Amino acid sequence: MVSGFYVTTPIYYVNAEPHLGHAYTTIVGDALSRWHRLLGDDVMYLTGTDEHGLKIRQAADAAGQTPQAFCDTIAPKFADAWTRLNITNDDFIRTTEPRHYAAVKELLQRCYDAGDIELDTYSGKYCVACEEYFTDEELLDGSVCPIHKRPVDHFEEENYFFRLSRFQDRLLKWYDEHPGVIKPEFRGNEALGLIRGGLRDFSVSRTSLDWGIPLPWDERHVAYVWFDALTNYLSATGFGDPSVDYTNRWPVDYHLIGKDIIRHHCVYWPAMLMSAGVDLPKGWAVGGWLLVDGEKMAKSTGNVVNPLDLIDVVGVDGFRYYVLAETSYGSDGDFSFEGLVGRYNSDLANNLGNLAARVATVVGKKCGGVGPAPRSDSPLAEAAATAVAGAISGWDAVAPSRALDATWGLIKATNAYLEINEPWKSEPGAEVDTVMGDALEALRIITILASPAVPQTSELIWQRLGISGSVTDQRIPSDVEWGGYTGGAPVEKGTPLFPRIVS
RNA sequence: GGCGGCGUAGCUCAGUAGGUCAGAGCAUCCGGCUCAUAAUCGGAAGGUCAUCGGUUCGAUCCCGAUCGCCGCUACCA
Repeated sequence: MVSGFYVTTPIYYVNAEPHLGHAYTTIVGDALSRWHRLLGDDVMYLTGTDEHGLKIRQAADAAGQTPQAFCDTIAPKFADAWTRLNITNDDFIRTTEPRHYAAVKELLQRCYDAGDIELDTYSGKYCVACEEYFTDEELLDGSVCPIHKRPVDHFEEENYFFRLSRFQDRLLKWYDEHPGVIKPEFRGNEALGLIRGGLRDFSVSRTSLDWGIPLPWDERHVAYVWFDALTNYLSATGFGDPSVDYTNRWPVDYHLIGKDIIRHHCVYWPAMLMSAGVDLPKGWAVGGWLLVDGEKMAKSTGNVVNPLDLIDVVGVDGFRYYVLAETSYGSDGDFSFEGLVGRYNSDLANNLGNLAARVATVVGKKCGGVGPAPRSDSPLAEAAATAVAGAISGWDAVAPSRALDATWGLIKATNAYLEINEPWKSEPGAEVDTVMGDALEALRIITILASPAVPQTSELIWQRLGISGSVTDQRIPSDVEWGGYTGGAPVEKGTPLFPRIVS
């Protein structure tokens, strides 16, 4: 039986264009999805855009457009960026789509019917110029808008509130019964800390806003951010559509999120689902931030990195490999141009690319250009098994850097194996054939294991090895067992896969 | 203020119910090789595992204190 695997990224707010942070999470999700396809899972990888709210309304007004027209110009920039980064999302959800409206209304109605959404008064300090509420901490001297430097007004607004406060015990009990659902573990502890610290009801609607989804029972209000944004994960499963069984996909296997949105995804969201009688997610994988030269990327510091600029330097696979291998998912990573080029040269050009080149050359010179079969008892077989095991456990833990490190271990072992045997010194014959057959088999396994990170290059190596089919048709573990390569096909050298970058 | 985390080779980081646990990669140096994208292979060097105490036969790993750094502290995706 084929098992399903459903993974999501946060939906990205369309008030800015795609940047490195978006790309980071999206690449991790893509690599994870590709890995699970290799495992034979029926994968659904979802990403999308968040298009409602005041800031979009304001940005649209400033651009002299309707909000919908404004979103229609930005959302494709995300979709296009993911295409260029070779992201294989199976769906792209936009919160302005009818299916999303249906899902949000369904979820809201369920929580309302359960008695967990009630009308109440939201009061707060409000800056008329910003059209925004502020907390005391955000204000200067407790009463002055930090942006406009003018006193704020005390405003009250009727809002519907979600009674999050009722869910503290239920959430704690659920997390207690489901250890390890949040990875890495220390992020799970942070979520528990947030819950233990006490939960306050939060408002789920606004009357002061019109760019949003109307509440099904009271159209004067539109849904405020949480019920709108978080629900996207259900929308894409068909939740809210009576003709579809959304449980074919739900519950989700992993929500990939940033550490800054733990509260919303690991506290609000499960409580909302509990209230609505919807199963809770099977897992969350929390990532850190990708800092830029040690600092948080921000417009104000002028260090916003556009990922699409980088692929001109190191290629799509070079960029993908870098963000996956260089950072330990869960902790903050540090992006630097030097690091990018360093990783590219050492791991891709010198190791993977060079190995493929030297193997192809020796096969050409000593084996007549046709790949010989490996031996079953090769010393490399054990290294291969170690790499496979390491890759499996790494991806299973949503730790791409560990999975890739294990994979690169086999590259290193193969290079060492060639040095020991020095096939280039021998005359053509059985001895050389054996060595090169082993190297080709190792390269075949490496190519499969590396393919979630460097899909384009993997496919190219696959073709040059002369193996039929495609890398994406391979299955783990059956196709990464030693001996799968039978030889007999021409091996093509081709141009360097990753030309060294000399600065 | 409260809660939590971090501080291990030049750099990025692993690590341990406390006893070959002092590790990896990159960078550096020496040597080999020359099939390969001046790539690769072997070796060396490099750390009192932040500081000071305590527990213990024994602590990088446990406890306390100190110094330094960083998150979160509730309606912003």
